[in-house]
Amino acid sequence: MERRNTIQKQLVLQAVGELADHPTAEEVYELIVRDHPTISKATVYRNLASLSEDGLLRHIKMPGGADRFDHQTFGHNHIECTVCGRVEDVRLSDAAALDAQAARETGFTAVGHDIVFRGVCPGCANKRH
Amino acid sequence: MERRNTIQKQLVLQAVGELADHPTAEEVYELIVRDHPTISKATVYRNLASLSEDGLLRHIKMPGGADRFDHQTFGHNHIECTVCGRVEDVRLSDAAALDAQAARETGFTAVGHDIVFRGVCPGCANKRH
DNA sequence: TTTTTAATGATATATAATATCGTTAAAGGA
DNA sequence: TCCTTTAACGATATTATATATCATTAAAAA
Repeated sequence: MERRNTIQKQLVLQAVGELADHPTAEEVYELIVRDHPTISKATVYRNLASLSEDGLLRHIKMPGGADRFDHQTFGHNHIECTVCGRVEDVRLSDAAALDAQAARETGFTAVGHDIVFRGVCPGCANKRH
Repeated sequence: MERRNTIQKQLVLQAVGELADHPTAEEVYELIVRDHPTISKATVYRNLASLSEDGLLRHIKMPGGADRFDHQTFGHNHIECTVCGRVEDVRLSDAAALDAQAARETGFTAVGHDIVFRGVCPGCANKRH
């Protein structure tokens, strides 16, 4: 099962890097289609999935919304503004310890987690006085 | 905006309590429709939402799957088996401290979080030898 | 009992993502 | 360089989950 390095795959990887701010599949498609009007949305979804599998992107599963993709693949979490919807990085000191605790508590093995914080970003907090 | 106590709402609340194990909206509907074949799926969704708003149920947003509902509303988290799909409770000692840390890190206010652990439950781990 | 209107059932629509399928082009060998 | 193989493509259909619309029904209060 070889893996081919298509120009579409390169475009998807580059687009996530350019957008940087945790774009959705839709946003990645919108950027690419400007210069490459023949690209298919299915191709964007497929490449986001395969690049994430291969560890070149990180797939962020957003509860209650479209999934997002991160060009930075390691060791951080995310916080979403409930007002404007923007997603920022959060660096937690002991996020990994949570998995160990959950494993101990439940007897589950191979434990990981998806965590997304929600709150109001400083910009939106100010706009409300 | 009064809130009416309909029999459908009672049925939904009771069904989540009976199922106990974090049912999806679909599963709640399936249980109720056996004895009340005229209930609408939209009504189940609406009541799950309104009961969650009112604090009588907890709405668990599952990343990458149908949302689930919990009759137990306070202070615990959840872990999903990646093999069989069942969802169990996890009790973490310091889950609230995470929010404070995220708030300090980012400057966001009113911070909460959605966290779902994933792993392999003891039953499924055994089946694989 | 009558009035008010929140909630209902039926259905249409929205959103996100995956599946299907005939065609195209990437990669390796001749 | 030119074949051959088949992963990946573009177009589109389908699935899954959830919400919106709207005429009708039934809770709650007068």
